[in-house]
Amino acid sequence: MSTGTRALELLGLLQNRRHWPSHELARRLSVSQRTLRRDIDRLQELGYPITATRGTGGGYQLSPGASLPPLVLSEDEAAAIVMGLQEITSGPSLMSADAALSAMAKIVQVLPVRIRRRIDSLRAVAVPARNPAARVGITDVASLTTLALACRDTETVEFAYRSRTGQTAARTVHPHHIVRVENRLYLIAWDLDRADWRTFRVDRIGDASRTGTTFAPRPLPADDPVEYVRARIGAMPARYPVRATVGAPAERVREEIAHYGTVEPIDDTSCRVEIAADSLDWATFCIGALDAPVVVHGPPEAIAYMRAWGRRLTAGTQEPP
Amino acid sequence: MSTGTRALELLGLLQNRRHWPSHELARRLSVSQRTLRRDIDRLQELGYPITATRGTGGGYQLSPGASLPPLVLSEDEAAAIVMGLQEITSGPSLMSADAALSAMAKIVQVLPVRIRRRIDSLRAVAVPARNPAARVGITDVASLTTLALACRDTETVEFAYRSRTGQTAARTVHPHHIVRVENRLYLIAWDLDRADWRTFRVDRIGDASRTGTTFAPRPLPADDPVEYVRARIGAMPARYPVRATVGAPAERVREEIAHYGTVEPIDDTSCRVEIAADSLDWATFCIGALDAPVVVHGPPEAIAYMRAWGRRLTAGTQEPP
DNA sequence: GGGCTTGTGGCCGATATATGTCCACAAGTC
DNA sequence: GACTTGTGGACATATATCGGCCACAAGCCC
Repeated sequence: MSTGTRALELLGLLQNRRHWPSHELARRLSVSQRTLRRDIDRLQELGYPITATRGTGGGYQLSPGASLPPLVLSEDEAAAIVMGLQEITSGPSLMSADAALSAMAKIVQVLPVRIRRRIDSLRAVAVPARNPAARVGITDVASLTTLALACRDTETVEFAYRSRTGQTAARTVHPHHIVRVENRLYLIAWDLDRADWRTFRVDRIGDASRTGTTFAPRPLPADDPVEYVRARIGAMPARYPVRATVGAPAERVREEIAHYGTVEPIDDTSCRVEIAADSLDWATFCIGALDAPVVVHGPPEAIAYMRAWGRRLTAGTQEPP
Repeated sequence: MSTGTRALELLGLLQNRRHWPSHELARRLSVSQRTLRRDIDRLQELGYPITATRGTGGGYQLSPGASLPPLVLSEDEAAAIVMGLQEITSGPSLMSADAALSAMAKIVQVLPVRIRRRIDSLRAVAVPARNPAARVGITDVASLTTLALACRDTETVEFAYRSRTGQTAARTVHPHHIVRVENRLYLIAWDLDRADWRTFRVDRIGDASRTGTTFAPRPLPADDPVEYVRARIGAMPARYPVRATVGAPAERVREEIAHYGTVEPIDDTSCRVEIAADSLDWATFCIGALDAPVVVHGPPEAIAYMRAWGRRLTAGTQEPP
């Protein structure tokens, strides 16, 4: 074993347990304690914050430092990380999607097929997302990471895109950026067939595959990718733009609704809210959980849906005789 | 720069971009191309799947391999990973909590304070979890990882525990295991003051801190930690054990309820459900979203709460004049 | 095929590094 | 004070590293 691998091995050991006596480490690495000391010295010179304690029960330990060392992960841990990042990109997280995507790209790129398959199978049997927020924007990891890698490497990709009308068509694009807008991921790309910029909802993309050919990145016709996507999708109406008047102070309502909709005060005790929802269940939950008198103005299907909820709940909650 | 750091640096570069021409890598590492070749050789001997392409547009690239190499992450990426893992441990994920926790422990252990603070602040301004599923089992990352690290290192910990009645008391324990049961994390530990085994809900633990003293692990009085926790908490009743009769086939209802409750068929068109909920909003959502006639039997506060929802929704959804 | 680019790998010699052993010492615990 | 455990200097020896040089192989473009 060379010195380089030994350093990595040592790092892995130090990451797996907090406390290591010197003789134990030396034994595991099959070197003398003197050499181990020198290895530790080297790591410390590289900035790794390894502290040592002397005396009975002494030993070495890795503590938080100034920079982030390379992580030596087990397969299970890697799988867990990918699952977690997937959750972040498709959930209502405040974390930047950029960081999550680049981390996922790094991991997936070197992930053995075996583990990748395990992740896929975990997703396949995943619970059907009872919770309406998480139901938004579910994507398969494979396509998502393919797109992320292709963006990073300026590589042409092909995929199948399900349009709003439900038709599926093959697309070949130069991917430019993936951004999250309103809890949903969008791919900004130059569509080769249409010879123009397009935005694609990532959760409607399937079977993404890299072609292997790279391209020279083209400047985006906007300064901020997020603003670009917003402008593009702003034209399209939300599926259920629920409008309602709530008999509660705007401040309190805004706290509850958070960033799922807009709140405008009418007076001190009432306000107008608008929630752009894709699921009527979700919209109903938002309205119902407000715990304040409310009047829903539209759209009609949302009114009908909520009325049905109301009827069911009222009918089902008579006091037992 | 020594050869060891250069190997790490090279690894980082290869993880950050797919394609690297040899001269570019050599320039970045400030070595000759000949030396770079030898470095690549070394990495390949260590099992890294670096492939090279010759000819115009050739270069080196890192591809998926048989084992997982150490990951060189940026600070943003590390923060994203921790957030994602946090999501996994406290959400309705199928991923094993064990792997997520050990990964989190590894990362957090070496995480510079600066990044740790950023994660904390992100959590602080996080949306107040409008979605009821995610609201279950929220924990602060600091306490959770402290416990995970203490379990790993068999180190005594102290923390403040809020009991079911709302009182907070200081505890000193020998942590043994963290398990997830029904979307909630539990710490199994030997309570030093009570001199007996106890299970603690991790989301009720605050201000966890390691004492620095280690202990000899004690065998758990059960074979399977998960079963042990189940047996312990099985005795305690849920906060709101909502019972209801639903006018829909048991199969369909079970699909909707998933694993949030139990479903027992009565006949082909109706069934009895029981949902153990801690939040009345969540219980109401489960019942309301069923889209079937329902009769709620109890508990009384749940009935009252749902009736209020029903009234609000009915009153607020009259057709506009 | 010819010219071009780019990676491969062998060889050499000067230099730097790694390693083990021995030892005196420092800083903790009991 | 005895014991444990990490620290670091010295030294001799074996081995690795590095750059430069060169012939070659494999891909691309004309």
